Amino acid sequence: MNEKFIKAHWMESKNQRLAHISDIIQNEQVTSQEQLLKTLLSQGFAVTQATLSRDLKKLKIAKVPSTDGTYQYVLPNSSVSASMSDFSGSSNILNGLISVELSANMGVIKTIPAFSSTISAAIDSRKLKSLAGTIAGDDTIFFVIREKFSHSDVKKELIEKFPELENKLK
Amino acid sequence: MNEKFIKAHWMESKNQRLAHISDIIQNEQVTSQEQLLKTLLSQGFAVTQATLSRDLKKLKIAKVPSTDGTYQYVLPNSSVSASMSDFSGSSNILNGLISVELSANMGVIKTIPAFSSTISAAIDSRKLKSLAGTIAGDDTIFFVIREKFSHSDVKKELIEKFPELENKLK
DNA sequence: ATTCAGGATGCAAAACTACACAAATAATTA
DNA sequence: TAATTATTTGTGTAGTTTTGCATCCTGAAT
Repeated sequence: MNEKFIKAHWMESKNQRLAHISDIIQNEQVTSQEQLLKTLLSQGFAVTQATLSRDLKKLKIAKVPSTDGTYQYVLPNSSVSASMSDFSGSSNILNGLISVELSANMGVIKTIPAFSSTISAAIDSRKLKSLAGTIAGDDTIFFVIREKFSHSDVKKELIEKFPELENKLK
Repeated sequence: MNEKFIKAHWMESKNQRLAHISDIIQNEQVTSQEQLLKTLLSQGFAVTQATLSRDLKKLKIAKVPSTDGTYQYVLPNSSVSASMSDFSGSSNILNGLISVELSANMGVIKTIPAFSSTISAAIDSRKLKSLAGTIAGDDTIFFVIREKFSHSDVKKELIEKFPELENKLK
């Protein structure tokens, strides 16, 4: 076999490995290089942990403390947030609505940035009996629940007026 | 008799330490816990590496490979806080925050005029478990506390995520 | 062909970090 | 106040990651 093949084999092996590492980091909870090592070995990549350390360094993969009390490796630029892309083309404004949550006499609606006032206006226009009023920020709406109305009253009325947010109500 | 003094001493020591760690991480190139340890010791903080490991975990400070071939510790949401750091010469966004006060299921934050949305966004980005959402005016932020969370839960989480506002919390 | 340079990698040691445990302290409750 | 429970921390060490060095492979230059 000629040199090019052999070289190609190596290079490809390395690049495939780097690609797989990115994939794995993105799709699984990787908490240590040893764990990553096992996964890679089981996929047919013959490497050692030392190489992984170098690979992770090349890929700028960081080790961060996660909320569940463990450490995880994460890809750089992982601060990707849901944006308007996944809703463009839709005719329904409420698709910009992410979630609704009630707390005591208040409600909090999370929306895609810049959509809150539109959504807020839409809610106002329906004049819900259970709501005293709404106020919109950039990506958040607050509303005040009228005296004597319960959380389930509010949920019922919201779903009645806006069936499409059924599964966004906490 | 000295209990209060001792308590104050310890608590303050810890929160000051956390705040200093954030500052140091933000302003210097920290490449290891040992290095951070030396810096802190030289500033009069008596701690050990083990404590730093725990502090960094609490603060969600990550170890990332940097472009210059070294490893560095960086604050969470570094892209966000970095882009905001050139804001009015202040090294810390939260310097625009004047006070935080809780009432029932709501909280009110007073800020320097025009700083509220920036600060509000900073709080949102940290995704505090105890908060349902925030909304910003010009110099005031309201936030809604999630059901089942107490005032002390909120205070604890706020200080955990933003050690520097320790003394601004009523 | 030989030599030299550079990249990739394993090995093992060094460096570094996290954690179990125990002790001290603080907060809470009885 | 005493007892109980929770928090914080240092010590020692286990666990993890990084790195120096040797080696192998390849490509380029001599």
